[in-house]
Amino acid sequence: METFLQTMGALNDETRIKILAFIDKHKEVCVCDVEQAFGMIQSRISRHLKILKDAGFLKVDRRGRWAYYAIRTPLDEFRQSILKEISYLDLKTPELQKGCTA
Amino acid sequence: METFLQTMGALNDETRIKILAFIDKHKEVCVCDVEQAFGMIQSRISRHLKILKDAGFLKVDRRGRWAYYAIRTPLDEFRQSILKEISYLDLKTPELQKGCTA
DNA sequence: TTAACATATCAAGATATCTTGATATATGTC
DNA sequence: GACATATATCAAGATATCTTGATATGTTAA
Repeated sequence: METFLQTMGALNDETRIKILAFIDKHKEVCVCDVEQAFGMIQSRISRHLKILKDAGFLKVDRRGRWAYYAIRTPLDEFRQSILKEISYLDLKTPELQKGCTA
Repeated sequence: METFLQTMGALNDETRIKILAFIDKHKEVCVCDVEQAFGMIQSRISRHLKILKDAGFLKVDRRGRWAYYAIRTPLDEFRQSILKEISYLDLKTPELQKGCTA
């Protein structure tokens, strides 16, 4: 129950759903990519990414000073079905601009 | 997006998940059945049932002074997969006692 | 029509979540 | 080492949701 509730809680926010769709589309992005694309401040993005990670949707890979987020693999069937449902929403996700110093 | 968010919002509550599992198991129950089984006051149960109905999980059938709630049919694939996931949680649902005057 | 029951809705306080701005940590560069 | 960049975390106010108790609506029975 705890896990299920956490999963639902993670999805109960418009920004997080858009971030999920964005990462699903671009495969791997760092925090500042999301920050730039969505025009939101860093702490806000960082928090949402953490919630999505803790809910089992994302994994992080820290390389250098960057933290790269991607869809967790393997992803269980239920979360896959949720991502599929989100893809059906056909959201207009913002452009990826690689805004970090890189 | 609006609909998806509403669906997630409906599932982001422990009581509602248990009520969903309860109705899924007993097929059709009236408000006072849920009230008695869960030991919660009427207004609280009524509110949760409305949220689950508005989110597309339940249907109501008013007969006499009772309102009978059941899983909506037909239920789309996504909501079906959610019900399946909830069934996997193997929740201990309370007994149905037919507490109303009936 | 009066009374009792079943349900829905509303207002208000309690609780949780979200956003922002400030600060902490960690890495890389000069 | 000193500084800049990338990210994480925290505190506080803003916002949303949940719970309760009171009240409204609708149905049945006396």
